[in-house]
Amino acid sequence: METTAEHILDAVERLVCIEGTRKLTIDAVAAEAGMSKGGVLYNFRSKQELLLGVIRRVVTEVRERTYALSDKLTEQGVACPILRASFQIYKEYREKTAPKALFALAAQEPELVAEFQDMSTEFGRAISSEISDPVLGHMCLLIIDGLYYRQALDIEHCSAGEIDELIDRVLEISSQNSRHAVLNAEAGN
Amino acid sequence: METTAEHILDAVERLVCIEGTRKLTIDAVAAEAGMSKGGVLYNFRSKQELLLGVIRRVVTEVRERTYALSDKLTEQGVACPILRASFQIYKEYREKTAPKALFALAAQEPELVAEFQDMSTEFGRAISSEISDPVLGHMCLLIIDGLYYRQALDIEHCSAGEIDELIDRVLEISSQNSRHAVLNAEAGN
DNA sequence: CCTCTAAAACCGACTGGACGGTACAAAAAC
DNA sequence: GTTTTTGTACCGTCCAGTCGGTTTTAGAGG
Repeated sequence: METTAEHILDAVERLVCIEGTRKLTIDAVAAEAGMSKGGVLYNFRSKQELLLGVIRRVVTEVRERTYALSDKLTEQGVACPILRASFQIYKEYREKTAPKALFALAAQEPELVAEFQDMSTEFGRAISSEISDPVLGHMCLLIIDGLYYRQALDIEHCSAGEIDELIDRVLEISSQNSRHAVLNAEAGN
Repeated sequence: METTAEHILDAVERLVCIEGTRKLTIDAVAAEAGMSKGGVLYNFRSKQELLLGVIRRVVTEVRERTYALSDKLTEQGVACPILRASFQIYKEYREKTAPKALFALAAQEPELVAEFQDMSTEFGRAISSEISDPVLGHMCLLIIDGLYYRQALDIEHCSAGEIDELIDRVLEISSQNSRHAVLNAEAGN
């Protein structure tokens, strides 16, 4: 059963995606959530707290799910587990409101961006570290960022099929250049 | 000599980059521009008009410069002129406030995003069309978007040198797969 | 099962300040 | 002297946050 707080956060995400951040008032959130302003402010002490709530929820969710999946892939001995996990998580959020809302809200002020800059740099380093060619690592990273970027700005989404194909190709290239593959190659010498 | 309107737009960009959109009031803009509220509102009829002004300026500037450069490269017979031009323009805007301000403002409401969605899809199609492999075309596109994304969100910028290296690599691969190259190869058969 | 009580959750009128926009005066430019 | 541009005081609206009140829930006692 979804908590009230989560129900409110959902409402915020929906509103932001449809109308942007300028019309995002507590009254509007309350109406969208089907409750009163008092109710919203009972669950979140201030508007700032509410916005932080939206961002933190997405960030922790993405973080946890990505690492969980990555761990599973590592156990299976697959190359580039974090890169694979990142792509997978992206696909799961592809039709959802969370990424767009995250971006729109973060743009409002530095304190909010800070909430997920860390995660981005963290994933960035992790992905780079599993690919031996640093340039290739960077490319993978930027491709993922690009995907989120286009989703956030509603720019011509390519079809799910095309994305799958693209991901496959990237993974194929990356796996050949993974640290793991390199070690194997060296062992073969 | 810079016009007053442009001077004001500069002030908006600066403010947005430092404090985000939430504290972006006409009073603040006036102070930053070193003039009074009346002066700002004389040049831009409303706040909305002001925000549109910022976005339109960047969009038209990027559009014109990209096409101009692309045309020049086409004359020189270089492969993938638009892709090259896009990278070049990105590099020129790399330390500037414009891209970040653009995204932050656009996130505020749909009407503002619309101002540059067209340009993005347009460039997207153009780049895709000059690369024979559609997946590769998409990848190039996403890499550029990713670069802007990271700049907009102040996420760990890789060094200029690293970016040059990355761009070179992408161009190398793309040029081999350009329509031009394909035609040459077919002619050789 | 019902009653009472207290806490938790929620409601909505109200307030105080901020902010967009207006009106008009003042100054500058031409 | 006329037009363009800028300054300033002001108005009306909007909106975050408060606060007293109401409903709902949970539990204890009978």
